[in-house]
Amino acid sequence: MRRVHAPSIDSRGLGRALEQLRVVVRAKGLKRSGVRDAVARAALEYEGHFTAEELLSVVRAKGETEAHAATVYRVLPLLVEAGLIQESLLSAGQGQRYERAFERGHHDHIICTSCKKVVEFEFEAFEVLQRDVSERLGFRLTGHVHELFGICKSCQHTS
Amino acid sequence: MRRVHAPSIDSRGLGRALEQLRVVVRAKGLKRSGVRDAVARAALEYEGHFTAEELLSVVRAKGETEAHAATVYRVLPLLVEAGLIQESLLSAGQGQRYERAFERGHHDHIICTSCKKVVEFEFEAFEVLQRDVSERLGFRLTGHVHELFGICKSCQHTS
DNA sequence: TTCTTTGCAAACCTTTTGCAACGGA
DNA sequence: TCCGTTGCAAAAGGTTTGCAAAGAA
Repeated sequence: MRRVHAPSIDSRGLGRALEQLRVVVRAKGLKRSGVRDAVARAALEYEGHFTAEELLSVVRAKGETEAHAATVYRVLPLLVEAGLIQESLLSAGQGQRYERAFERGHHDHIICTSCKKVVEFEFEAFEVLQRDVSERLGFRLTGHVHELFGICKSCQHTS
Repeated sequence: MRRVHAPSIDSRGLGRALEQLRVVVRAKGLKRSGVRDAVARAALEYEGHFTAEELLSVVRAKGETEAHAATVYRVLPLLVEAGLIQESLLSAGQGQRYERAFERGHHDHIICTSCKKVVEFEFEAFEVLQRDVSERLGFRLTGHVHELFGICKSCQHTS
């Protein structure tokens, strides 16, 4: 088991990610767009987990573009398809959340239900068991949601 | 690892469940209500996973009461608190789903993304590892969401 | 009588969609 | 030019809330 942290993406990585997006866009017969790239950049640079609304705020705050909510909602699925981001924190309620997936390893989450802190970890044993279970039940495994809930150390001491 | 099935609740179990609800209701200084009991009964007898909307249909179909959607939405959290049902299938999208929890063991789910079939299983190894992870990260574990996605055997052969 | 519960309608919140104007290739 | 993208407003879908009437204790 290894605790992991989302490293900030550097401009090199940003370039690679946008290139990857461009490839997908081209492959789908779509056209490039400045607004979409701005949304993609904001998503890639976002530290942590974000909703469409939160992403919209930072896009606007950066002031490069005047993206609208509908556009963000239209762009997000494409960014997922291109592998730049992934859906995350399914259980957080009110609003689908995303996090960067580009050049990040797979990980699960444990969330403090008191202070909402999220800690990410990698644990190969889970993946092994998941494959094992799936096979035994006759499924070809394609994905999973795995989130733990608890009370973090500082909240235990506070209460 | 053991595949498990939700057994139908019998009238004995139903009685115990409603009694448990009554205790919680009393403890919270609330009053008993026929509509709430009807919703609880329908939830307990529901085979499988249901949304508020689906539960409402069967309550109406049984014709005992003319429950309204708002009432169902108001009753569901209480049934969760009383341990009669639990939230489930977080990832199913459009509409929170629930399943009976009363007198059922803990289990996880694997869902066929093609035909939507849900298989339930118990695997103590997951629980052990989850406690292990939590402890090492300084959390007191209180719950988890664990859903696997894949393609079931018959969908593999069909496609 | 005193609260809780319910029906009902309206409000809410997130997400989707239709359409005309805009913008790449 | 051709077609994808965007802004905008309206709609949609699930859930919540305010309020008066009905129902327990």
